Amino acid sequence: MNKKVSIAIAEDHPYFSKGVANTLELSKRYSITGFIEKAADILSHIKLHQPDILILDINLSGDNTLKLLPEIKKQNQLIKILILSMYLPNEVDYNLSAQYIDSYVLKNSGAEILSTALVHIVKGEKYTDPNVDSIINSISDKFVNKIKLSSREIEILELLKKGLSNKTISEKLFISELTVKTHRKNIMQKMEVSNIVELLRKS
Amino acid sequence: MNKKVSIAIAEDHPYFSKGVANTLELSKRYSITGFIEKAADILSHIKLHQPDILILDINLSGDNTLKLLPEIKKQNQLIKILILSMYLPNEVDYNLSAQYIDSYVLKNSGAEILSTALVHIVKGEKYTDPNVDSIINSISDKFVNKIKLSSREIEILELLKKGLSNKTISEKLFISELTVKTHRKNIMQKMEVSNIVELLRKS
DNA sequence: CCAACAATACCCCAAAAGGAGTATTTTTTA
DNA sequence: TAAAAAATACTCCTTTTGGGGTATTGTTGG
Repeated sequence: MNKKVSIAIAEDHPYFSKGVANTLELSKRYSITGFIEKAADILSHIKLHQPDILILDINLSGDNTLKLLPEIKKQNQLIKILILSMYLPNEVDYNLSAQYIDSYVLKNSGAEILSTALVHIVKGEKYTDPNVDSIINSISDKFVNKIKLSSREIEILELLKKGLSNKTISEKLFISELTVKTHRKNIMQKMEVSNIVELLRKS
Repeated sequence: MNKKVSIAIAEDHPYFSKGVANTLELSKRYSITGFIEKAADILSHIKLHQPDILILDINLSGDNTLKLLPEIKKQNQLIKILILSMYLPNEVDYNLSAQYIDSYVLKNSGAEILSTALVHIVKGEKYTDPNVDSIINSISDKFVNKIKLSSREIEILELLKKGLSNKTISEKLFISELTVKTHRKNIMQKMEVSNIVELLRKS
């Protein structure tokens, strides 16, 4: 008899994690190692319980959990990550995270998709919610593996998102304002936008 | 014996509406007139079933349902509106909607808060999720009834959010670019921001 | 080792945004 | 109907963005 597949659920909406747990328990294949409600608790939970799969909400009480992915994978290289999100991923985040993610499922896609995703993951396959896939492909073919921002560019993008000017950013990073301008220009070119508002809307 | 209080649930996340319905059915005081999954169906449902209370998610498959509030209230002046949202309201939306809303509850506050909110609403009282209240008050005292944008300003704000320039907006509205500039300036003053990015972050 | 990429920094110029006023007309509302 | 609010439009001036280049210095992967 096969061992059950153990799953940790990081999700801070009570109704929701309950719903997910329900879905999982209908099948006898899965066991739940626990519910994680704070981003800060993810790493310790994984260290302690060594789940096979982590079901991860992108926003745990305000924190962007995608940033933790490298650390999580470093902690346990075999763990499978299933992102369960309310929304379509944005281009930058998706590109940065794609290498760490085994599945991306929308919350409003319902239990069937989630079950399907888990079946695929257990087989070692990647699986993307068909709703995500179709929308992403219809919106733009540069999505997934086309936009590649350098780490410096990402850093500057983050500061731009905070509303800082080139000058302020240059002072923060101890580089020339003109350099920031160059980075900004390159970012906007890569993202195919022509002003800061469109940039924000895409990321 | 009192008649049951009828409630319509407009919410497009299956797990969630199920959870809410569960909570409601635990108490015998409530009956559910139905589940609404698309913004377009709200008005017809209300017309047909005349619920006492409408539990409303702000984002129904991408549409901002707050915009429907005036029409909903016009349809049925006595209907009570309970907003059930994933997030804290933003300043502009909250101010514009406050007059129509009887309760604002966060999804991750759980079933108890929702029940409490309903009890208050039935009594004819307004009720705001304590989590919303405390955060709003701690963040800024200009929240709630202080920022008042005129309808023209709101119109322009919406266009700014799309990334349009003053010139493009002026062409769209058949007014002078300089007028748009004035509106933009006034909006930014009222919102207490000094650039477009901050403006987007606040609305 | 060397080609590719990344990070740095500058040139030019035009367009747009931001900040301070003032002023006229229209609409709303007390 | 008189006062207040909203919408319109302008001046002047400074700062910031956006778009086209080029160029030098590192760093890094094949």
